[in-house]
Amino acid sequence: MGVTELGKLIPDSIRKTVDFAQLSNKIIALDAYNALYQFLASIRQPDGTLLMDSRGRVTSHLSGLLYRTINLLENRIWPIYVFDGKPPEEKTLEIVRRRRVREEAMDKWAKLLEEGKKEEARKYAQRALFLTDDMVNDAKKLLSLMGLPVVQAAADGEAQAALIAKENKAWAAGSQDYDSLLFGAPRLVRNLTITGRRKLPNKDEYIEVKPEILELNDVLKALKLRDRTQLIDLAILLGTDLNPDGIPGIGPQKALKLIQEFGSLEKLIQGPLKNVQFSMDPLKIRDYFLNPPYNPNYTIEFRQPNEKGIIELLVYEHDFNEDRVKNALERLRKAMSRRRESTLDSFFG
DNA sequence: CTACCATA
DNA sequence: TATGGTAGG
Repeated sequence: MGVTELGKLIPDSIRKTVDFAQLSNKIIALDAYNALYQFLASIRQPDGTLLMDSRGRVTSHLSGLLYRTINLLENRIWPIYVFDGKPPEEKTLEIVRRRRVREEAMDKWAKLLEEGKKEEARKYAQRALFLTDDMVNDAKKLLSLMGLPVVQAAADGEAQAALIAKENKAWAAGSQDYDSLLFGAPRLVRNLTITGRRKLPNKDEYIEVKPEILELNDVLKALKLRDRTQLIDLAILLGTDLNPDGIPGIGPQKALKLIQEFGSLEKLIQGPLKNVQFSMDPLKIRDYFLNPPYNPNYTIEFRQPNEKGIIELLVYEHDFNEDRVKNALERLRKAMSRRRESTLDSFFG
């Protein structure tokens, strides 16, 4: 999702790879849906089946959330999870399109499973991602019980996270997507995982993956763009959630050249793109990225975890193994008790 | 994705 | 102690 094409234009030279230690004492506003979808894509059995409790309710996302978050906290990285609100009306088309893609993937998955083609089935299972209200509510509940701030976005979680970072309430926005840069996050952290090793899709090869920091200013400079508006205009040519297809026949290099030469969408619409049909008024899309819905009513508070509540939720309600959870709680308690000493320097660096 | 255990 | 394979729910 998001503006994946934009990534192809961002050179490695401005991607600062770091260790977890270098993110120590930083607050990061994480796109919760982005994380949850990642967990749903990867925490599966070899045939693609998700982890579920005895009542058939999905738990993969809770497992991922629990362990990854504890790893962050043990490295004194302080996450704020930002959840999507109501999607803007303009996104309806894209939501419908994604539902269709998911349903097709589901069918394909079931078919391949019947044929006994496990590995191939898994690929389609990973595209058949869906988050139900129950799953989202469980995730929010778990995070709250862990003592972590949960922020409800007005609409786009990425937008809310970007603005939290822009206001210096967080040091960076965290997501795999690049949208938060369009929404004005001064800094984006990607690959916020612990493992370091990641399997290459469709191959039995592994590559090293480290957290990666991108500065908005570096991106603008590297692409020779004047300001964020030009970056947004570029993204619109490539395709965003509001115009998923971008402009047929215009790839990353050509789009960049057009923005550099003509300076703005307005000029392009009057000039070389005169006859292009946009699925939605591109200037409206731009305005959405410049002025997204935002919820100013949120608090950022880190508290000691409610251990009984977590056991109630994970062990009694969702059939997690009690020893494993208690082990995790031990780590969580220690990590959270170190919060006070690093409160004051969190906004700087 | 990550924890955990088997193996060297 | 480090790595690889696999279960987790």
